[in-house]
Amino acid sequence: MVFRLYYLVRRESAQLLTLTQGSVLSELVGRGPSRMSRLSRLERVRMPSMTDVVRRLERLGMVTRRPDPEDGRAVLVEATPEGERFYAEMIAGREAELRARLDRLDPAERAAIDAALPALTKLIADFHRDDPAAELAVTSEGGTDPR
Amino acid sequence: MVFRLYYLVRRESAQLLTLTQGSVLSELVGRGPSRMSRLSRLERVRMPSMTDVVRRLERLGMVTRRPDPEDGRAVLVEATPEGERFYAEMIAGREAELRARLDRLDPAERAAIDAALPALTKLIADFHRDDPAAELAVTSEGGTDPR
DNA sequence: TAATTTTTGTTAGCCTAGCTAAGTGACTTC
DNA sequence: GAAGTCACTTAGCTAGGCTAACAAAAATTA
Repeated sequence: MVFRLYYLVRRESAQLLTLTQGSVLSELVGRGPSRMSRLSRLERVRMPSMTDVVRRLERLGMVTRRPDPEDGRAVLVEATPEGERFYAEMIAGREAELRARLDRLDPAERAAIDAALPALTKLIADFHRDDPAAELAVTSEGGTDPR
Repeated sequence: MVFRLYYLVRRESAQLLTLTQGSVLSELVGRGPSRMSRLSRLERVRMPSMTDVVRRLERLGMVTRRPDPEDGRAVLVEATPEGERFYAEMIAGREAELRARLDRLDPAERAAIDAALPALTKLIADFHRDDPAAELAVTSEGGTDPR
């Protein structure tokens, strides 16, 4: 079921950025500049894969890359103003979409979903607990944050 | 949130088949032989993409392809016995994994998730309603079917 | 201090999942 | 029976993953 919902929400919104790109941009917008290694850990992807993702985001003008002044090996990736603007719009679109769907449910059904959110969040946290790269944000999502 | 849960369940199980392959195999095991066109509609993918997916499943021995006796243009794809066996194991693995996680929640939390399932199912159906290829199985999932 | 090892990235080369455009052959329809 | 439509496949593109191999900087250790 989760698989289906994932598929569907994804298909409706976010047609311009892929899921991975969106996720990386989200991190950069929400938490500021980050190294490649951190991004790849967060996304659970190897560094070469992240190199490509960042290269594409850079080409789209969403992100810039500069050397880390504190460590000559490292690279700092940062969202551009365009990246921030775009991200805000993307989230707003997704949110609107999902909210419209939710509005078509009965109040009781919405209440049931809302009531299940803490448990679902905990379930997610449980998955993360097993994870070596445990830094991850289980983004606080009360209400019905569509992320 | 849905995105996260998707990511995580997927990462844990189903390492041998990709998501799309699993989904196609699921359809073939559950409903019997199918034409390419139907599979591509179900997966919401263009036919050329499905051609590739089936080719790979075929190479893995999960599936066979034969001409449709009723229509010389069409192709019937069918799960092999190996495909069926493999699928059963995959589902069992996923189910076990998710069930183990669920067991770590409080009874009240499990109850909340269970109570939300009908509403979530309806939400999914609502997404599908907009869809031109509406044939889709909103697989009946009482209890906690991990699909 | 110098030599060695570890860390951070990148490049190269491979696979899978999508797509569009352009074919081919088999049914339908007029 | 000619024209059109339908079910696929092939070719060629983009994106997201991977491993292996390498370069350069930083950290260790001799």
